[in-house]
Amino acid sequence: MRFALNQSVQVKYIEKQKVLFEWHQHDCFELILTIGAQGRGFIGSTIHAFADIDLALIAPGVPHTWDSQPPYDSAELVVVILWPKTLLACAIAELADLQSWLDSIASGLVFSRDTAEQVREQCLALNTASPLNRLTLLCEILAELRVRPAKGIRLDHSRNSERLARVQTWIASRVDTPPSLAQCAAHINVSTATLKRWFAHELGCSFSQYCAQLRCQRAQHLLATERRPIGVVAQQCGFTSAAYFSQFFKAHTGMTPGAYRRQFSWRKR
DNA sequence: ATGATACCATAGGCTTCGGA
DNA sequence: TCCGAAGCCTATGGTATCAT
Repeated sequence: MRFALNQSVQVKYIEKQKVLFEWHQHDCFELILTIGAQGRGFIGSTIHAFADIDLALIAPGVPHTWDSQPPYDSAELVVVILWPKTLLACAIAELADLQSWLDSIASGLVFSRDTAEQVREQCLALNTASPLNRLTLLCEILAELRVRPAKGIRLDHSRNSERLARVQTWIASRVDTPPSLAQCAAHINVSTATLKRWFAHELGCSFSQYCAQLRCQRAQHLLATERRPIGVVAQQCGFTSAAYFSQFFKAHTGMTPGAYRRQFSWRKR
């Protein structure tokens, strides 16, 4: 998912949609408010849990995705606010201060529930605001967030995390031809043992579990949104055998690909 | 603390076949 | 076209040890 941005604030207002696990990144800042969902947010190599309301600010170029958990796998509302990374870089001191604060964010910030509630109405108002008012509202929101650093969670941006994030992005871009652990390790110049340790310590799962989750989420997305035969979906998710894909899918979701497609067929309309 | 190497048991990936 | 079962093979996870 990529957004072409000119020098303006872009707002996406998404109501009652299933949260899809899809790694992506933007060449701009993103503030995302999620209401009425429960699950985990993945920003770079950091994972945070959320329930009911979640507010996160993501720096440009940082891969991220969200993963909801049943029965809250559809968010009531998601407000995505995107703006160019140098939008506030100007001679006006107040804006320049905000820009330098944004520039200091290495990876991202996850805000507390209180902070999210505090700026909730302003975020909602962005949807109907005029372009000029959007800019004003965004500045007000950022000014509020900036004075709440203690409530935010500073995300780790160590050398290891940066390399792990690179691998995550790489794997996500090759779901149809999944790289092996050894290939991933070679991609970032570490040993397989080290990469295994990073996955266990920083993501809380093994390499194969992570890849399996990614493939399963991609399969769910394709089954719910496209009409291609299951064998084709299997190929797009890196399975050479449709029979094995069916077995794998049922083991991870509790239902066969066909049953899943029938249940979520409304998404194709 | 971080990273590399080596070893072994096994879970996962795949193929084949048959049935609905 | 889709799904399930059985069996085989290999990559992976877990662990210990050592080096930097």
